[in-house]
Amino acid sequence: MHEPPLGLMGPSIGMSPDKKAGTAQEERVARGGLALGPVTLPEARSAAASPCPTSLDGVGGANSDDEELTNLNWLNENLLQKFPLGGVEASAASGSLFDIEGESRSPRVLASAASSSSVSPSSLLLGGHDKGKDLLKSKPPFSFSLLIYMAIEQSPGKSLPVKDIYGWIQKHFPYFSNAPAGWKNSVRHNLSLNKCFRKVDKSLAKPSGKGSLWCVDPEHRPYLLQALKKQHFPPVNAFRTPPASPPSASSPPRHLVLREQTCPIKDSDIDAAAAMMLLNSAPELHADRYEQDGPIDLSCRNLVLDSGGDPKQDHTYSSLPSLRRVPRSGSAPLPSHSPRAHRAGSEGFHSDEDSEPDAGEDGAAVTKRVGHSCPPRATPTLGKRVWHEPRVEVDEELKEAAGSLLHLAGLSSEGETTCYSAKSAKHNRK
DNA sequence: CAGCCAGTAAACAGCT
DNA sequence: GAGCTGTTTACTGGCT
Repeated sequence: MHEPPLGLMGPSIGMSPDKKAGTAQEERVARGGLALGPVTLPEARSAAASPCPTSLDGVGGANSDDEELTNLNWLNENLLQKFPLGGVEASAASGSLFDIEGESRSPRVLASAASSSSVSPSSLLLGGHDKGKDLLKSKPPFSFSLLIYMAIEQSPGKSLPVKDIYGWIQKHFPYFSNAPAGWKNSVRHNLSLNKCFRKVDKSLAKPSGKGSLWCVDPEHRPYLLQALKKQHFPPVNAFRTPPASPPSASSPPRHLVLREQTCPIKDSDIDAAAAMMLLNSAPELHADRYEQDGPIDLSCRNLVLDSGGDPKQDHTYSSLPSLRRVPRSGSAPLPSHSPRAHRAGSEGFHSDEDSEPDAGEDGAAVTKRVGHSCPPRATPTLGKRVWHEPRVEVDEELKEAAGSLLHLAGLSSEGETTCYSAKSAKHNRK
């Protein structure tokens, strides 16, 4: 029996099966292999070839090789740099991946800018400059898990104490600066509950002071990455006409609003491309982003959703409801210790199932499996139920995403654009 | 309607 | 003792 993957969060009914106080970490040790207990510093335990794992490493998971890097580098070199995409490039220059304060440019807009020289970036701003200020108060469309992941991954040592995680989030998502303190509780809650995050062995991390360092479990990094990659990034236009008030039961679901946006470019293109932009630029262009000042530039993919409310009044600190749906439609809900998630996880992401033919499997089924992001805690060394890292799949997705970017940029990229096709569309269309 | 998921609040214990 | 950190439980709301 393997330990099934667990959902990212969610209520944990009953004692956490994996993180019982005082035993969870030890249990992790017992898993052996990739399963690390009170983990050592990532640098210490990472493969020698990758002393400082990056997000890109995560694409391939613990077994990542240079292929993904190559792909991403290729993307960066051949597309992003050839086609200055405004936000991306500007952000790179300023050391900011996102810039909430800046004008939001969605990938779609960026693509338009890239493919149309007659369109100046400044004309592509989202709703003018006033919007930009409003965006300061907007909720980032990331789950706390992804925020934490980004914070940790963008830290020099790939590990951060909670306090610095707070700081990073606040720094890059000013929304949280004005938000009630409850979001910190959520962060801690996530750190504790989410298997993707682990405490670094205190002896190696922080001999003195409060708290521990937290790092991303390399075993789960691919899934966090996948969640990030598959995060549904709404088209820019969707936020030009947001409901005046926060989403409510009476207002149409956000995702329905988004779908109404007419654009020849599929949202799936946007999602993949935006994710690629993020993933590609994050670790390499901004290796020390945590040190950077200023908010994250959400521009490259319009990450900021206008909550239309004051954070202090709006206690839903994070993802909008519509984006919550993302995991089910392809993004990776991350493991948690919720028994319910436990059950759900047991349904999903079994490598065996991945390999077994499933005649009735549709896209939803596929994405559902992928969505259950975290692998079972099967230890490869034990070989009982080997978790096949989704490396190949991710690799293909990356290629597709690259093709999508080319597609967005108006390039004809036979192989890639051909590769991008029903699969990614199916993948993203739920 | 049930189930799942993410977010939030709160209680509690341990540590500095 | 205060404050922070980490864990756990419970609940809510949105979505499928």
